[in-house]
Amino acid sequence: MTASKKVKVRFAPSPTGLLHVGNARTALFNWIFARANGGTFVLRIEDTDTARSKPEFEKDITEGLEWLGLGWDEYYKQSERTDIYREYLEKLLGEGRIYYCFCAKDELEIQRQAMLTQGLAPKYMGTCRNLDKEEVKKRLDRGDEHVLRFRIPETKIEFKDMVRGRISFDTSIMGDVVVARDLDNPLYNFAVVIDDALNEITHVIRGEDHISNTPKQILIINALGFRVPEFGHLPLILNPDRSKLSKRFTDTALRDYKDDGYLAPAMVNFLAFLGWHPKENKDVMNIDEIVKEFDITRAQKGGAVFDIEKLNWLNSSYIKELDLEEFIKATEKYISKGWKLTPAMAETVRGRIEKLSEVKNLVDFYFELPEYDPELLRWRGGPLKDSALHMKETLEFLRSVPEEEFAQAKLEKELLSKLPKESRGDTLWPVRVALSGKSASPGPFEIMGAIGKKESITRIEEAIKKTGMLDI
RNA sequence: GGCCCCAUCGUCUAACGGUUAGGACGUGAGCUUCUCAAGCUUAAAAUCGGGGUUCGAUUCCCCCUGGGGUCACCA
Repeated sequence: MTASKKVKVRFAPSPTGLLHVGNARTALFNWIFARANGGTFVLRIEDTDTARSKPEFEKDITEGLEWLGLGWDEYYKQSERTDIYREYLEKLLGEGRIYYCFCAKDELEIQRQAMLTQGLAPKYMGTCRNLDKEEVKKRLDRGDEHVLRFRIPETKIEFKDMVRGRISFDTSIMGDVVVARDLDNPLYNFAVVIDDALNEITHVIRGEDHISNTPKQILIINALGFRVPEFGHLPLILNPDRSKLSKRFTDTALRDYKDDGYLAPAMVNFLAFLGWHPKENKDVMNIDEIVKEFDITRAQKGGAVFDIEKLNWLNSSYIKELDLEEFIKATEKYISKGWKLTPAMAETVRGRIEKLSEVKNLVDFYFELPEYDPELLRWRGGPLKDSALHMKETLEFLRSVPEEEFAQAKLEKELLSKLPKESRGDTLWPVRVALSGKSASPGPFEIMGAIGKKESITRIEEAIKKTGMLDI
């Protein structure tokens, strides 16, 4: 390896929609690459499309990156750099490498369709390629609609991709690319080149869908005498049917995952493993470990299906790692206003959810005992009377336990010792139902420990009343 | 359709040209068990097909097939 410039990468989203998980992964790989190589991470907002760019989307992007913990070292927007692009546009215009094109949009569309049906690669015919200066001036003065096109020379372009190796193109099949609407309105392929060069970006890491833009950009880079950066094209994230990830199958906005109660470290872990894998058989890694082992050369070439099941598993394992206070804080916004989880309550549900949003339906009974059918108290088809009896015995025991000793471990140890091992269910089932009002819930001892003596007794008394066998 | 890219269990993936092709998610079974989870054990599950090169190919080459991307006055 020769001594080279300090690594500098960028994430360049356009604020025309909510931050997409695919883009979030691109940002993540860039960030990791920068950290792994002691480099700089730049966030560049590509808002040259003024009609579609919206401030709220820009906000969504920065919030999403912050949530994931992907801080940036530099930040700028293309809309603030119009003068710079104009300067280079004029330079190339002066050199004749860019020219004015007055072709009508709908006319070009007709040509395009015609070529497509003929089985040809659609390509601009070059109608305006050689208009003489007088003609151009005349039409400009007249205010004719126009765009600026970059003259594509016929040549072979080859570049070395960090993840795919050599990729080559024959530029003769490409038509002259539109680089700007006018001097003050550059388009993507042009603005990218200027910014990457001026900002001294050393490595361009982006999605596979940009491979075909790369030769055009290299041509412009060459025309301007800039240095060609290294490229690394990441595989796409796919739907279960292996098409490009879309809303038809799953949420595509990072925000949706955040809102649904996925943890940022889980999301980072999951996204990093979509198209990349460390040498060892590791599945759960935090971002620092990933940075330590990251090698873009190991990135996968084929697309990766977004497997929500795996994300869920990963998320549940990260939730289990949360300490009780963190868990309570994290779940606050998912439960009703007046509800306040205690550490004991939190402990009973922390290991049972995959997403924080699921917590509400698991803890509700702590705050509002659900209406339930007395039949639910019946244990495996046995007499309801038995349930009532066992609950009554339990009640007597519970009353004997001093309030300050009323804790899960003690209750479990003492009550269990009173029950014959084979028939614990006779007691534990109805008691648990009485405490939770549900057919499925945390265990009775966990619940009693969480709600305390008084409430436990009240709920069991209530259940006995429901059976209508108060006097047993 | 042209061009470009890609191809290991259902999914994410591992395997200096020599492994019983490994792990994880999911699925099945079992254990545990008062329910639901969790946990533990375990099983089934893959090198797309065809040619080469080689003593030997998941690995290198070619072809086929399949999939994807892209061909905007979006990025």
